Amino acid sequence: MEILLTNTMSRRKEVFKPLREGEVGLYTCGLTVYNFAHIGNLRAYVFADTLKRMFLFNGYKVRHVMNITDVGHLTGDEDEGEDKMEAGARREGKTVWEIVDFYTKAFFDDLKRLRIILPTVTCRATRHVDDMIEMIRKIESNGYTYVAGGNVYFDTSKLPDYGKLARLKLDEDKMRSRVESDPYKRNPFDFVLWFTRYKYDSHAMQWDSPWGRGFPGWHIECSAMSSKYLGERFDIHTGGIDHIPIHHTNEIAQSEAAFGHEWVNYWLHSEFLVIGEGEKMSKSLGNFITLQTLIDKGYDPAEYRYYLLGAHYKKQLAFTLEALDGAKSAMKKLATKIGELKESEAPVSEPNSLLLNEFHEAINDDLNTPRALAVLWKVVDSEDLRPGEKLSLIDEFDRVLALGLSEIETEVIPKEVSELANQRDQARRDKDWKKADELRELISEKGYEVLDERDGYKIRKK
RNA sequence: GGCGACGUAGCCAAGGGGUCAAAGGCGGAGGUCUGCAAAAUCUCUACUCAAGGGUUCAAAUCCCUUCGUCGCCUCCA
Repeated sequence: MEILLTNTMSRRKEVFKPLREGEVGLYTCGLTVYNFAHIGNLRAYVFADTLKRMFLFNGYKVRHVMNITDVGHLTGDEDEGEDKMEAGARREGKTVWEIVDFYTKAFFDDLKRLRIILPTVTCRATRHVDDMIEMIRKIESNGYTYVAGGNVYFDTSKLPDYGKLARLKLDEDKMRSRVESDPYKRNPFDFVLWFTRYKYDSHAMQWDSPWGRGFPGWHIECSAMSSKYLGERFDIHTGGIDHIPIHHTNEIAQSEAAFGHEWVNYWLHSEFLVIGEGEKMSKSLGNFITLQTLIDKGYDPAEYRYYLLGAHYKKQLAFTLEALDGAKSAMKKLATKIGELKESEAPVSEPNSLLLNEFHEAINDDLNTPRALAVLWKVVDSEDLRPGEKLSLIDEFDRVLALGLSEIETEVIPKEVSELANQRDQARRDKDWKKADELRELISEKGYEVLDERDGYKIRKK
């Protein structure tokens, strides 16, 4: 079955064609680890994970590389601007390296809690400085750089199609009026490949290079590491939509200048999660919610994942607790129904091909997860399918959705609870309603609820 | 100032020239069931897709205008 993906380069859905039959090389722009990931960040990784799972579902072998940015990004505030790592370190009284380790671990914990399959290769920028230097040398020897005021700059004027991803219009300088221009730049779009001149004396992260002691520019890590692990040309590069005009534009410029040919075949970008009055959730704005915040409020990470899958990745999603509550209710209902299915029958070996196909088409159509969820509900509520048939379909769907549907088990009720329930059942037979209600209350205190049925009852964890 | 996206039921959200009297979820209403409660189940919940024009045999879907919301142009998912 065809796979359609919206390529930012063409702004269209394109039929996916891999460089190598049956294989996908996938690069995901990872996190800058100077603070916790917020749920907006996490959306990008759930998206990348869904993408990867879709390929696995289609039988592809996926080589997935993700970077961890642990160096070199400056805060935006000009007056107090400092390296984000350094700022984090000062804030918490730790070294930059401790900050990096701590938040990298926290990030991976979040990924795991969301059932995100970890990348084949995770690479840290600071461990690949040599690769970056090597790449800058290549760019330099190809004639795309100049040195000014101590820094090595990329000369965007040498690249005729600079800005093609973002469709930047380069003729008007005033377009960049908001940006404090660096007097050493020849062109406002030029960017630094290697810094030896920096504003902050105490910069802890420094390396020797052919251009002097310093640290790499903001974009080179992704170019250097992706080519190291995926080759100088690969299939897919993902990231947040904010990366299009600067980060990815510059990655493309560097890479194509270094390699002398096109670099990435498909660019996929996920839209933002916005908060409140449609305000962007951002670490620098300080209005962020972490996964842990949600867990503390009583939500399960799977519920957040369900919530995300309910919207297409290319659409802005306005986060509200009300909407998340909707996802929570839906997940609870799914868990109940699936638990009941498992009580009655085991999955059958061959899932219904018609419905499987419907699901398959939805996810292959540019990851239409909302439609995929609709198919899931269609299956769950179907009157024509046997429980085992439903379960086998659900197991298949969950390979992509990763909501933990396959792991739902029939509940084991503690003996004391089931004994109380038995007593209550007897009281009901005796029409001793008072005693029955008291017992229900007692069971409820132990965290279970009794649901009376036609001939019997059911106990369920609350 | 420049670039881009979006505006579909109470809420979240698919669809993106005819198969749409517009998926799905949440919520709500009513029925069945029932000692009570809950659960389950059934039915209902947009004659309409921000507004106004236009193109077309045909528009929620294309074009234009207006209004509104948001994002990017600075590190950012």
